[in-house]
Amino acid sequence: MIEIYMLVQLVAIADCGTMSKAAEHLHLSQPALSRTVNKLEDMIGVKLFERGKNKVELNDNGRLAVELARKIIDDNNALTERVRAFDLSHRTISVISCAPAPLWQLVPTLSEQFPDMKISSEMKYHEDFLNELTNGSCQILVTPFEVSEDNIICKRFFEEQLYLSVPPAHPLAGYDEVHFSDLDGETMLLFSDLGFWHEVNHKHTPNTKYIVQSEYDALDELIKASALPSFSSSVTLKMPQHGNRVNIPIADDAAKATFYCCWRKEDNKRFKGLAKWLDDARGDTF
Amino acid sequence: MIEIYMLVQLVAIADCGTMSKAAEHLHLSQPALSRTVNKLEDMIGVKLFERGKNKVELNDNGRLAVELARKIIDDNNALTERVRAFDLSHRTISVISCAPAPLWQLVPTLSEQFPDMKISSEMKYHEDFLNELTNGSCQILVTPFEVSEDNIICKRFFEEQLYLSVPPAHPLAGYDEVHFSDLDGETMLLFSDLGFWHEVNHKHTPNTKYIVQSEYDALDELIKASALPSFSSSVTLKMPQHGNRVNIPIADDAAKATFYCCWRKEDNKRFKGLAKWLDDARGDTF
DNA sequence: CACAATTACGAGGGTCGTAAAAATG
DNA sequence: CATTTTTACGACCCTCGTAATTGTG
Repeated sequence: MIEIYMLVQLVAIADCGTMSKAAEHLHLSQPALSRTVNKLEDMIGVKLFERGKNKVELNDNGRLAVELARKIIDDNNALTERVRAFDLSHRTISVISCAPAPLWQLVPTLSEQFPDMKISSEMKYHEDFLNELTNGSCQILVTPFEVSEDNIICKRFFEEQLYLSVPPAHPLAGYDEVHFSDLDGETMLLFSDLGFWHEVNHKHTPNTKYIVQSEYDALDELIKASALPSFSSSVTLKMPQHGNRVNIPIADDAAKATFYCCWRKEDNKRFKGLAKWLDDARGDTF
Repeated sequence: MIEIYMLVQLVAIADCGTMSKAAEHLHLSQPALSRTVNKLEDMIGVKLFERGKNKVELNDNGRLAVELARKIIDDNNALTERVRAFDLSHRTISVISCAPAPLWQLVPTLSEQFPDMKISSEMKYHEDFLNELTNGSCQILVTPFEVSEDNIICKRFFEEQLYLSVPPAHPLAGYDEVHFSDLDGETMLLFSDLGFWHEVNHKHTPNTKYIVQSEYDALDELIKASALPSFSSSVTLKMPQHGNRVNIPIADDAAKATFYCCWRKEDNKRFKGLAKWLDDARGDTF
């Protein structure tokens, strides 16, 4: 029987050019390689190398064998990876959300409903967003728009309203509401991973300078310490507040988003509990 | 490192259903199998079986692993076969001829010109005949027609004339020539592997009964012993004759064939000697 | 009690490394 | 003489088989 370790040694010789180099590369002695090669030739019944007294070189047979061996080795390594990935995918629920706020509620709920599953969440938003769900990159997708496709279940999650957050001394602090146009050109503090909101801001306040901070705690400190305006939302306002800030709703339509929770129809049975939670909790959660 | 023998054992369990059956099938003990499976699971880091105290059964991970393993094992076996075949094809010149007579001269000549090559010859004739050459089934093809294609070299070989061979007492024995129409409906002795001539006969004497014999020596005996007519040709007439027979040329055009020797243009250099032999020997050989 | 899988232990095969030999540029 | 491959020999790892154990139908 030809074993994998033989093919690995064969390929190493092909890659390194000489047996000595290959032996070093494999942390093996030359004799070991030499024997393996001879054994391979015996088993296949065909010479794989042209032998000079002082050198060996692959012949046509050998080159073919190396080519085939590479594929077998790759497939063999892929077996481990694929089985692991398959297993993981059956023990993991992947969530992709267009914005951070939905994850704050959704991830804990999923952890509770699926105690022996790992919940993996990711935040991103792009043109081909829906594809993340259909191509299997995630089991649950949170979108800022309603989805009506045959194979996808889509349930309304909640609405988030964007606020401007400023110190009391700020010129805009007295207003009852503001517009994106009031903010364009300002310098603002911004959390880097806003996903969907990131695009909204760029579209409506193209001239605003953002001081982006990816560490949430550091951003918190910055907001407390500086007089620069920042964003908050109907969701963050219900969480423990930091500092002394005035929060003013942004009146534009674009500052209000409705999030939807989507999954594939084939997972409907699995997420029956989640569907119920979405129906029930819609009103009182936020 | 996952080795082939492990995958073989895994697949055997999947095929046989239980470890005991698999062990028997592999001429191995159950403990050996049990250990290999545990080792595989350790290395992959994933459970492959659902374990009852008294039984093991593949789970989803296991089924995937088995599927991948099968392919690896197949590829691994194929490596040996493919390298052997590749090597053989480089040490063999395959000739396919539409009729037997060309091989009688061609094969010895090739053996002489390529002393360390194995000459393999086959006789067949069908619609897609030329394809045998272009698809690599052979390096040399003998056709009953001239070939003029860009990638194929075609050289005239020789002409063969078909004769009717009858005992002196036969009604046709006195004729200077006969036609296929004279033979239609007769019962004749025939060598089974006539290739191209077989089709010619069937076309022009559809009502003739043939007593087909595939052993050449046996046919020889039959011809000597019986009074039935048989075929001979300009080629066989130059070989030692058997029995006391009258040979009468068949006058139809179809009873005369010109053979051509063809090979791929890329082999032209290789067969330079053969080309010269065909040019030189054309006149005197037959 | 028959059957299936696992655990324990000793035997044997095979691969490995070290050392030495042979051959080349 | 350095470099490279091959051969020889002994050590060790690892797989295997036998036998005993556990658990089930």
